[in-house]
Amino acid sequence: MIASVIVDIKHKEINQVFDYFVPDTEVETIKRGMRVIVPFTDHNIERLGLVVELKNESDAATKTIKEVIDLTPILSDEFFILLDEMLKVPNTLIASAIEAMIPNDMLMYYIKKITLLDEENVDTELKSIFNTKNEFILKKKDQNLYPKLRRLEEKGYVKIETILTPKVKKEYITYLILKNGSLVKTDRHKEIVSHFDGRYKILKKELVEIYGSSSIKTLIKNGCLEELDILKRLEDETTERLELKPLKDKLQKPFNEIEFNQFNTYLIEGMNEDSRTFIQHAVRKIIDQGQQVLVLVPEKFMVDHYIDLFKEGFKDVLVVGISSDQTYKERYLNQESLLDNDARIAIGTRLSVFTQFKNLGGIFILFSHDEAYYPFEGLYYDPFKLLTLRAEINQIPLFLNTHTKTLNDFYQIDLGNYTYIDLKKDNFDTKITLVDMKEELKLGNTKMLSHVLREKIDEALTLNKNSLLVLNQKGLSRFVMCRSCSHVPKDPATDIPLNYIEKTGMLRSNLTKYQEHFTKTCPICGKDSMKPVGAGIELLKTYLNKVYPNETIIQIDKDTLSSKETYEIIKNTTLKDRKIFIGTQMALKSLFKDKISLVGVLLADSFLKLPRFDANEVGFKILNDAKHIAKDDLVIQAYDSNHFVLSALSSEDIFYKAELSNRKVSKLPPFNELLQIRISAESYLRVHQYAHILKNKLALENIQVLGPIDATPLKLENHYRVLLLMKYQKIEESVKSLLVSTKEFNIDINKNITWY
DNA sequence: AGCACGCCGACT
DNA sequence: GTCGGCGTGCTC
Repeated sequence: MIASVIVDIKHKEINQVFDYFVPDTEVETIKRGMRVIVPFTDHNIERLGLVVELKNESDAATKTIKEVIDLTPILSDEFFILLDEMLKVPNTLIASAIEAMIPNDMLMYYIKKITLLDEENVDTELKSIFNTKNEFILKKKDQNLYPKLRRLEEKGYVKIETILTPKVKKEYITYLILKNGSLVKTDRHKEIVSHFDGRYKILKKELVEIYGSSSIKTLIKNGCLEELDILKRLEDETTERLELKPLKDKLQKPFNEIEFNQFNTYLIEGMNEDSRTFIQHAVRKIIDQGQQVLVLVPEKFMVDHYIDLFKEGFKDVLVVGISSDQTYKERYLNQESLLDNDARIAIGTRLSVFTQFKNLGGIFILFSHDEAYYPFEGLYYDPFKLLTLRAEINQIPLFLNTHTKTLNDFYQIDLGNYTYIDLKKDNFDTKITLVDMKEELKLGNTKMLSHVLREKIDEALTLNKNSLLVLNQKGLSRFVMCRSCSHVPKDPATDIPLNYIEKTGMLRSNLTKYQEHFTKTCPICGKDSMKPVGAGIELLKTYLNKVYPNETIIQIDKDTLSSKETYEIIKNTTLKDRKIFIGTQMALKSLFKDKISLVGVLLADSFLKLPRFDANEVGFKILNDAKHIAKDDLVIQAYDSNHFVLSALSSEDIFYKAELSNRKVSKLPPFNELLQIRISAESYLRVHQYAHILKNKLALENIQVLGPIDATPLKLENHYRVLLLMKYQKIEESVKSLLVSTKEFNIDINKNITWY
């Protein structure tokens, strides 16, 4: 029997299966999804592998599996379907995809242990690194010693071993059980035995504390007591069951129509009291069926908040969080309790799409419009696709909850793929004010805050209420805009704002070859008022400190605060809080709901004119985030105050329809998928030639390709780089094979379309 | 020659 | 990720 194995080496040259003979003793027991240890390379180094297929014949197999680690598969069929989905993205490293799916206590790492055999022939300096047992564990910082040690090994002076170690040390709690009480002789021992008083087991720690370790040791030795190791588990702190607020009459009907035991996607639009009760009832129903619930939130800092919230509403069940902030051990404990069905609610960020459950009964994605669900670096996967697959496989409902549906949501509802549950509030009482900054300029106000916003902030302060001022993230790709007529130079072919490259003083398109020189003079109104956009949050802080020297000003962004700190700030914020918050769009992430009186969006243009194909939708989402959390007032300051998206805030359907038809014409998502390809090589000419060849080959596969264009920067680490943009419905294997690196040309791919 | 370093190709 | 094999360049 042959096993096809993926080895845990994340490298494009090893991105394939390797066939091994299955030892006769394991033929009956080995299954797909089990971990194995296999010999690898000439030296037969031991590596951890995962069995992905079992078959009867192979031309390639030459070596035999050394050891099968697991008794049962650690990845079920469900996860192999997810794996297939992840591998649809070209050049995805199989080992990385598997690593993301495997519970982290099943992962291993490798250490090198060096033993000193011959002290005579090793110089004193080197000798000093060994401990008293003449052993030494090679650390990252000691890598430079390795070649020397290898030479010493050849001569037989030292021994080098590579040891596979689990990443998580499982923790056991030791209990003592009374084996044979009649064996005791001394009074003290009798006392210990009587301490059991009918109980089956007692914590060893407890007994040692009272009677000391030596007498306990003796009792174990003469067979009176016996040790019992039990895997440490999460403490179950659950109490009585709380009755939920009853569903309002108008929520009854949509609730009753939910099919809890089959797959369907429900889009709940509206994040308010109604949607909260609705979701709580759905969660309750799933728990009462004896099943488990997975809840996804977009940001790490939200995990704790929702754990608290769910713990409050469901006091009778165990709620666990899944976050990369947790230690391996914490995650392991949570995972174990989910596998035992002890924990019923799991709350996590996108990495929790791979969490294993005993009996998953429903998936909830909160703030489902949020961009943060998509990985922007490292391994790419689409959490929505993966969770849809999981829901389908398990025949359970998938709930999306958002305050504003996305373009894709709108499209899917239209296609009939989503069941739409409208819980939006009809009476919306936040006052929205649009400020035309061109007018402010005419009035001689060159400051960051308009008159209107200043007044609103003052008003909030006198009422002891808080405000939040939002600016776009610093360092994001910048564009230029005329301060007097709000003209933005755009790529004539794609209508996407041109990037301002400060170094060269050029304006460049992201997607096509187009570029032009930056000039201060506006081609439309002729005034010398063209300026790069992208003022910093620091500038705003300095300015506010000057204007409001006696007020508390708090900065909220990912760079300055950890997720715990962010959560603490949000938790302790109340509407009646005389404070001014400033932050990036991060601060608009909606946990601030009902906690902020006034939201001011400064330079909304920078949110609306991002150099991306979905700039309008991203801008629309951000403004809706702001609308969602602003309790009393929302002030939007923009130079281009007639921007399509600004008007869309009050006429959403028009926005969806117009934007969707644009996307259809331009063959953009949700009608097509996009993929950026970056080709790099030492020769500029060759890399361009190759890009054209690749483009033609892809055209033969019926894939539309835009480009090539030069990447920014064009030359990096002695390699010239160009970009292609692919529009496609589906990627066949033949296409994937075109997108692999060769000796001369390196190919990277990006599903997020963020390269320029 | 001996050693240090860096690059390349292969791995079932 | 890790090895050997190779080339290069430095030093005794």
